[in-house]
Amino acid sequence: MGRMRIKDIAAEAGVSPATVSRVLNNRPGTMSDETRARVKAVIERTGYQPSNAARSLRRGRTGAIGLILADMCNPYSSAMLEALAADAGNRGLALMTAVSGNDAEQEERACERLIAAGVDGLVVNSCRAGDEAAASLAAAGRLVPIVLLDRAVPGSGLPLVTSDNDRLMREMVEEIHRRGCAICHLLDERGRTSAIRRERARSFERELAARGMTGGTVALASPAADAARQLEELVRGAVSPIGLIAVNGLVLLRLVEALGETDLSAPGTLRIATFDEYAWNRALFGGITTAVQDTAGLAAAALDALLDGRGTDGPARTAVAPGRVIVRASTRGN
Amino acid sequence: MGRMRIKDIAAEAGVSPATVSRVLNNRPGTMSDETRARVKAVIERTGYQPSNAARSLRRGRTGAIGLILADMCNPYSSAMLEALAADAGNRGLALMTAVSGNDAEQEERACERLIAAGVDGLVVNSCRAGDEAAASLAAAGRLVPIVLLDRAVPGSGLPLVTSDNDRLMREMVEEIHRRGCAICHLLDERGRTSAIRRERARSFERELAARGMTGGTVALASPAADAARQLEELVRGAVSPIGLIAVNGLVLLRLVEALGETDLSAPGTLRIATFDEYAWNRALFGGITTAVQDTAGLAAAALDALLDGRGTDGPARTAVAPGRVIVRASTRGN
DNA sequence: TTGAAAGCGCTACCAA
DNA sequence: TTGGTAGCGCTTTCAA
Repeated sequence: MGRMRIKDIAAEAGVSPATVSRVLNNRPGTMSDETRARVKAVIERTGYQPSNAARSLRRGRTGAIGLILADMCNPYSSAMLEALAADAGNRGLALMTAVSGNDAEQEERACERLIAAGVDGLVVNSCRAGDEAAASLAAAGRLVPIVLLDRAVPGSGLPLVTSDNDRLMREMVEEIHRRGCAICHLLDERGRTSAIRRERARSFERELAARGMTGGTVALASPAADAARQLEELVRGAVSPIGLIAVNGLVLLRLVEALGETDLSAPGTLRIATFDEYAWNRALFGGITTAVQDTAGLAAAALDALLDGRGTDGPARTAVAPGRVIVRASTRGN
Repeated sequence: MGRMRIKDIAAEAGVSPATVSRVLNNRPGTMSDETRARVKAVIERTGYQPSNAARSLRRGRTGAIGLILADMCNPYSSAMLEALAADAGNRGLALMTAVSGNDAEQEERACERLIAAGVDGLVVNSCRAGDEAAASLAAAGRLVPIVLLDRAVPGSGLPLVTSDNDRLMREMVEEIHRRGCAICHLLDERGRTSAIRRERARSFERELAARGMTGGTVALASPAADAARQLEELVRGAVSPIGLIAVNGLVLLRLVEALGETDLSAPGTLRIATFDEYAWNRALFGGITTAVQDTAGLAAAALDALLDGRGTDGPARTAVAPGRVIVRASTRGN
């Protein structure tokens, strides 16, 4: 038995294609229960599946949404993919995925490809910044609804879905302060600055000041040996433990590499906390205190924004999912 | 300017829709260069994009391929997603992703959903086993070409794309043997056994025997404290260092957790190696010797199998990408 | 409550 | 080398 068409089902059930279509689309109260039952039986028996291509053509939408991830090394990306795939599946949407590898040009191409493929909406964890990028994204956003994930692109006018970084940062600084640190540093990447890392840095400095603590934002040097010297410098002559917060999973990785070349450790001289829950966070230093994002909440917010946004043409809103800080041995002290 | 149709382009260029279609699809040598140029100019100028839905309906294929991943915690999954997304993008294919979370029922549903969505092929990193699963996958394979990734499903008759686990295991045992270990254990998960883990265990024992080494396959106990005791037992009274190979990234994670509760370390009493390259492998123990899979090669092989397989209806073949072992401090000794 | 029929936008066959 | 046109499978309006 080859692929069936709707007219085959119609013939089999002794009705017209229109009636079969009404059954398939659950148009209620538009036909007799008897007819509906007969059609349903035939559909069931034959295992008929409507052609998605034909539906898409006729309805003008595909039921697919696109996802552009910046970086698969980042645990955040894996977690968001998992959450979005699950949520999209439950809503009957297909998820088309692309990975930009933190390359602006690849991101733009992926954007074009997904729109050409006919996605009904786009979730973008953008690696782009600047006016040109904002314009390009805004233009794409005129073709199809777009929601930015985690990283804002100022000037694009696109809605953003993100965690409450202010609150997460406050809780982390609070935890480190509570454990007896008077000094705390935020470890950032050297080079490319992203909107989200800047936002975290601002929150950090505000929280530091609010508690009368000292320290600041530090760009971690790049070869591990250099970073090791940098860290030794930071703790030189410290009388109380020093707090270190990694601004993301990548920086934490570099921190661990660097610490391997020193005698420093947590929770000895150091109190370490980080953003991004990674499987290894449970194992390193007996467990690293971590700010975890509410990926399921973020995924739901992103899809809601995409689907609801269809009607609402108001100003771009920012949706926020709270997240929480998991306290582990790396800040608890011995 | 709303969405354009092919007939608008045709009118604009003063040709027929058929000619525009021929230009769009690069049918070479079927029209004068002059006509082609004129049509191209109009397409360029208007920014016309053909409707993918209409193409799909007409051509009978969608240009999308489905990917079902078992587990986003596994670095293997992230790496393969990245490689497949890149390769599919280069071939002009869209990638529809689903995650089963190692749940057989979810995997089956994802399979149905993707087929209903009209994918032209399916790459499945299956978490299923047994006759029922094999039958279900074989049935799906009759609807659309399917390639299994990494994990075989015996009885399904579906082609498999995998790394050369034999060779990787041989190189790892060789490395550990060369570093003075007479005893080596393969650390496996307790519980669910997968075809690939069994295959690695077989290779391991063969290589052990070939070198007159002792040791064997050990299921790592589950709470970290139990695992810690288990490991202490394994090295009790050892005179030369003990080799440990983690059968996958998850087991390595548990091993690291367990070691945190002991005095053991690598490359001291232990020589540790693992499958699956994870960012952390570079940092832990000063670097962990790792068998990395050739994800780009695997991705290419999977897509080739999917697209070529269309014609070839021969017996299910297994495609192999070699991979390689990266030697790091955890086996090199001091 | 049901059916007939007009397309959605494109491709490919056949004719010129 | 080019154009006319049927039809991919479905939804939806209009008519019965």
